[in-house]
Amino acid sequence: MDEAIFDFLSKYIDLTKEEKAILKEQNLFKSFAKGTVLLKEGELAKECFFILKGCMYSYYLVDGEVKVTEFFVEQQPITPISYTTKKPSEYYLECLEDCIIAIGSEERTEELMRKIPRLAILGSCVLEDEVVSQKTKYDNFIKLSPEQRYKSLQKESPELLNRIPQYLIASYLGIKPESLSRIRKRMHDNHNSLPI
Amino acid sequence: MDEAIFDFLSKYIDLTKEEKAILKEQNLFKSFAKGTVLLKEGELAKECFFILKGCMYSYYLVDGEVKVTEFFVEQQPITPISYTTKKPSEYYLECLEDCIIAIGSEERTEELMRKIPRLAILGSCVLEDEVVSQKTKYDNFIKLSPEQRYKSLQKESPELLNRIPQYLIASYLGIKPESLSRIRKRMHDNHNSLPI
DNA sequence: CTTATTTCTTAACCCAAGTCAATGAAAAAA
DNA sequence: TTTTTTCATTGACTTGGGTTAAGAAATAAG
Repeated sequence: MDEAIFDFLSKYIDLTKEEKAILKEQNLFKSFAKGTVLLKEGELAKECFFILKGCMYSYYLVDGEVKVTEFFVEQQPITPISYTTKKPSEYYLECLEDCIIAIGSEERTEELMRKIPRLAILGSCVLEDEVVSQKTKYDNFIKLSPEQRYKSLQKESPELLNRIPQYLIASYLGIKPESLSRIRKRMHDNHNSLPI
Repeated sequence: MDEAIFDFLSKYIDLTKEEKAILKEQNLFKSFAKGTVLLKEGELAKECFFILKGCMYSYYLVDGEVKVTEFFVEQQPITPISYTTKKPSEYYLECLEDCIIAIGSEERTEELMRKIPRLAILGSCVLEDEVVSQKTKYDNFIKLSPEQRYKSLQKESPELLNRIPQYLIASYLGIKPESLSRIRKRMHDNHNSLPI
């Protein structure tokens, strides 16, 4: 099961058995129950994460209202902005399901870099991917209407729709749960009434 | 004037006079007239840019409609996604004013790295900043209504409002020019009618 | 200065999302 | 199982942005 992390790393670098062994003894795997908040607004993030099993989401609390910005599932690394900037986090990070997560810290990363210097290149590769996916996400949001965003999500990540409550999906799409219900209804209705 | 590029670099690294000299003879500065398109949809970006003077913007053409995603002004580096992914660009990059721009390419970067190896660290620093600012931008878009986004822009980058036509600002905010006019009117009206 | 062209504003009307409230369905807890 | 809580849907109504079209204001061109 914890092979998941090697599957992920193999996208960027080929590791020897010895190196994998080092990683295994180094990395800390932890379990968290659904609902656990791993990062709160105002807190300084001293850890970054990699999801082995389960699902998480990030959200802002704006006037008491949840604004979801991202869902994370298996094989995804999560580097909170706060971890990078060393400033207090403005958003929350919470488990949507029971999770098994690999936790990284500055000290542990430093130690790893000493033991496996080749890992250094990995950083900028992951960063680069992050920039591309983040910008793509923004651009799609700009380009599409809420209904188009829902259809796009349905097409690109249907598994998320079966895994995540609709009111959080709605928030992620930038609308209210009631509006998402109506969009779904519209889609059904129109689909059934194409010909006579 | 071309000191601007050193001002920018000094945020990340201290360069010696010799190194600056190398950069100066290496870097290609070019002038472009307002309206020049530096990158088109479908094209492969073989260059990245740094604005010394002037202003540019990136936009998608969706069903013939311009969807602005970003404005760039002096001291800003521009790395098109296409340059990173080596896939055809999905958006345009165009000069909003007459511009003077430093142009980078893979070959030139490689050559520079050979001459000034220290520059390597710069890459991941710029990338990191890019991730943070991109994610912040997305999150703000999610959190705010069009009216709030306009107020935020007014507060954070008032200079843009005096420099960029309102119909492009509107597009950037995710609304139509008519709506931005109404928002501005609403703001005036309400502002004047607070007390009796 | 005058004429074109581009940009901005206004108005009337439409429609999709927001709001509020009620109900139904499903999941979790007792 | 029953109860409770959470989540999803629906309806009536409001609101804010989209659309269309016209005219005003600002810039550029002649």
